[in-house]
Amino acid sequence: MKPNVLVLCGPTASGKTALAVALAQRFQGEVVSADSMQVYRGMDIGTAKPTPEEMGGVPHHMIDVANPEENYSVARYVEQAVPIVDGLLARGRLPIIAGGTGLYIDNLIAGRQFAPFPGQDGLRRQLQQRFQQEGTAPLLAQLAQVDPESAARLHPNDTKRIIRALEVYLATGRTISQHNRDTQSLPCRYRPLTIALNFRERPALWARIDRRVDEMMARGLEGEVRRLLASGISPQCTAMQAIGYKEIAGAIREGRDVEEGAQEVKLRSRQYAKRQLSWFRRNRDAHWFLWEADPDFSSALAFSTELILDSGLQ
RNA sequence: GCCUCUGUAGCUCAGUUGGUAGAGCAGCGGACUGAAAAUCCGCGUGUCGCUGGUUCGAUUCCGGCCGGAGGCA
Repeated sequence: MKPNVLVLCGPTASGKTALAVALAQRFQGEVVSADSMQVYRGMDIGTAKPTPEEMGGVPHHMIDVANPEENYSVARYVEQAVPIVDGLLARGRLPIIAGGTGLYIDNLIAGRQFAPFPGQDGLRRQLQQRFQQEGTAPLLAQLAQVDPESAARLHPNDTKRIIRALEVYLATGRTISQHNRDTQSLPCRYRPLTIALNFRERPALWARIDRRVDEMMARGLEGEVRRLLASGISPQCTAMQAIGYKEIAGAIREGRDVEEGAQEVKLRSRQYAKRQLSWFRRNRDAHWFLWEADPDFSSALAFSTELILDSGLQ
């Protein structure tokens, strides 16, 4: 079966944006961003959102689709992005799913349903309170009663996932393991051709990251963070966990030099890039393009073009 | 020039009463299904400055040299 969507992934600062635009122009495509932080409005500099000039006239979707105080999620992403990708296919446009959030990419490709989320009933808050007071042990013990499979799989320190597993059971009466098994057995919604970007040598990626953080500071990241803080956003919000925002906000709050915050941003970005790579490397079908220290854009474009033509994706 | 302190992992440092060494951070690898830029797990990566001496054995003790910091001149 020929692929019907292009996926462009890779760690932060690996050059996804520019390549996505060039390929969209060449193959009548549109970009569907797969980035958990670019969804938030008003967070432009720190999330390295493409500027109108960088977009080069190519439509970009799934950017600026939520306010920072909303808590976005994978489920909502899939719900919103599926109709967009379907629409592009119906209009004969090439969907280019480009971004660094592996969880979002995989679930969009699968078109996967998520277990119901206990909305406003405060279940998660209750569980979190129990964790605060008693630690994870009782939660894990309770999980072992109702969902021994998950309890065995999860590490005792993995509080977030323990709470989530318990939450799914208490809210639906079904275990998250069973739910996952059911949805994972369904066929994927799309057939991807996946191109993954990275630098051949890790230090070259670090240099790219450092340079980009310097540029963000020069373009006014501090002002962007101050505007967010002035809007009264809670530090608890998902948006405020974004790298670049939490460190600068921390420096401001503690009265430290923002330049110190910028150094932290570089460090956290490096660590994030490593986690992204560990996610993307798991995909055995990805075609990797490795930049040299001095990136040659035209050879990346040629590499991608050939893959697209060979695969019959258009 | 003399005196004192100092040199151990990428960085900051501990330690070995002589039996080739370990913490934090950094780094590397992995997991991940409604927080994912989140969360979690695993892994020391080393001519103990160099060179002689003493010793069965020296990173440890002694001498010399080299580098660093401070003091006296």
